[in-house]
Amino acid sequence: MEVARDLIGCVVRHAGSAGRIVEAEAYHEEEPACHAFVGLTARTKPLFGPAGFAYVYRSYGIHALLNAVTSEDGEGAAVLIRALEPLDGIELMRARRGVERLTDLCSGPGKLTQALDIGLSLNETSLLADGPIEFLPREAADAPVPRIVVSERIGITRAMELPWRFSDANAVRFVSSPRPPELRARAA
DNA sequence: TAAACGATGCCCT
DNA sequence: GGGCATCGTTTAC
Repeated sequence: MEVARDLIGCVVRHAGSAGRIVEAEAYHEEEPACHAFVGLTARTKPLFGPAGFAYVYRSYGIHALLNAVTSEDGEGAAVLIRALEPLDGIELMRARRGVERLTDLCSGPGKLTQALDIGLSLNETSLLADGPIEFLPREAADAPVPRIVVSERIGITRAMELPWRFSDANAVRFVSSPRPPELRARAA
């Protein structure tokens, strides 16, 4: 989950569009909200490593969700990318999403995959420069140091008490709903 | 082989 | 702010 914190501020680039990560959640096999909790299956195989690859799966039969695998020593672990601040290829994102508002383009895990045209075919591909999806470290992306807010994860029914959701308090506009309690009521 | 269950987003109030 | 569509994966019979 240190990786989830470090991923805030990184830039994700794919298919002519890019965004800065403003929200991410950590998942680990020892905790029941994680897909890897059930063990090694055809679906969860990518979660068990190696790290640095994508785990893309279908949620609710409709959406593709993007994870960065962070597995070490064969354990199942990953970070769910939940929201981006749009940077490049914004018109491309608008066309793919069918919406205009900047804050509606990538403010959710299913939204950002649609905006960046990330589909299930990219499962198990590399997230380094040699793969189709490219993750740029915060320093390389010359992004400002984010003010990170820690809260409970959302959209799950088990292990909800773990504080493994990380959001950038300086980019609240682009964080998905419901926002962390600490960030409600403010609009910057 | 069948049925239940989501790491969601959209549309309506 | 709340209800609902939708289908692959998992688990049970």
